[in-house]
Amino acid sequence: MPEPMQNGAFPAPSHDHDRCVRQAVAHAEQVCADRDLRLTPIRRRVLELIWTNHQPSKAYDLLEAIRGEPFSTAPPTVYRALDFLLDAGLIHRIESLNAYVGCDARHVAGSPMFLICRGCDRVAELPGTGVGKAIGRAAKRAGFAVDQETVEISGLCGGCADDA
Amino acid sequence: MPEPMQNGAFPAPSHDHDRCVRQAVAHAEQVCADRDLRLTPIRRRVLELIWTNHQPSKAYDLLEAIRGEPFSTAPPTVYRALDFLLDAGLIHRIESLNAYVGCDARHVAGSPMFLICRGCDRVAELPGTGVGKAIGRAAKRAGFAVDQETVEISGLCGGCADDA
DNA sequence: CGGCGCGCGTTATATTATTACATTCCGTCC
DNA sequence: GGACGGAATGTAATAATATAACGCGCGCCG
Ligand SMILES: [Zn+2]
Ligand SMILES: [Zn+2]
Ligand SMILES: [Zn+2]
Ligand SMILES: [Zn+2]
Repeated sequence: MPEPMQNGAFPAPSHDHDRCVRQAVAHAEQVCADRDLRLTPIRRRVLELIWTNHQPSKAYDLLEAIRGEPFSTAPPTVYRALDFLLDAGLIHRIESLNAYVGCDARHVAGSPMFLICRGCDRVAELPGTGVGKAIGRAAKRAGFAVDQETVEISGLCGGCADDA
Repeated sequence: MPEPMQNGAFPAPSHDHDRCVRQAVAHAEQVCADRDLRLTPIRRRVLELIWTNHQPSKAYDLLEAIRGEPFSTAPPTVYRALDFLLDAGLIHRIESLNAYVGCDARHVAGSPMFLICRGCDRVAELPGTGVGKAIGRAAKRAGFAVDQETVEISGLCGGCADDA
């Protein structure tokens, strides 16, 4: 029988990843249509490249990846696409890695939290609900008004722990 | 009457900051003595510079600050001192700012969380206890073994909210 | 003394990101 | 259709952050 998804966080090695990509692009189309944003060829391509796998992509690797394609390969090209995708909520920046991952919308509403596996370098996005509440309480006690939460957890995913 | 500390998180503008610095340096001496680490002149100086205020310091600003002092002003000088201080747990790196703040040990044991005010640019370090528990629960559900937690919250501190 | 490890100096380079300005593309209005 | 204006892209240069590689000097220990 097929391997189950590992609790829905890190996808099993055998999962249908093309489906992840198709879904991500379809979702992006939808979002852009709804909000009157333009998913131009560069932007779509960068999104696809980011979704090549579940590992965070570095800006200059993306730049390298579009060599030979009919786009400029100067840094602003990719940084502009990244800015657009970030603004549109289609990707996230992982601050502790200076890298970018596709948003899989598991956080639904509210801030996401990220699990970063140092074994396989994959990142899983989780709803940060419980964590967000705890943050809210701590912030309130300190008289602090929260704008944005950055929660990035490093460790070992289930698969990599089994390997060890 | 003197202004009270704002809930112990962000120090009041009028607080005795020299005391913060003295305490931080004294604590560093203690830690290094206990653990047989060497708080060399450069390392001590960088720590002092970081404690100049409660705002995060950028590596190259520290480098600039030691111009005229009898230290090399090449990047490795300051990065090496930062690495040492990070390893010793005397400072923290704020990933979302590429900057460094003194550890005020409010987190006691366990991972700290940081409140970053976009008004005054100060950073407060809080015990991440409740947040850490919530993270632990979410991670466990996802079959993920936590190594390191990065929790950085942007927003407005009490003082800056009052000004607005 | 001789070797060893650590801290530091020095030079060069890698990596990540932005500024500034020119050009092109596209929808809107006349 | 043609003029306009704003958004998107191209291009060149540079800024900001961080690391690699190598050598020297000094204290420690055998
Ligand atoms: Zn997938
Ligand atoms: Zn893994
Ligand atoms: Zn202070
Ligand atoms: Zn403030």
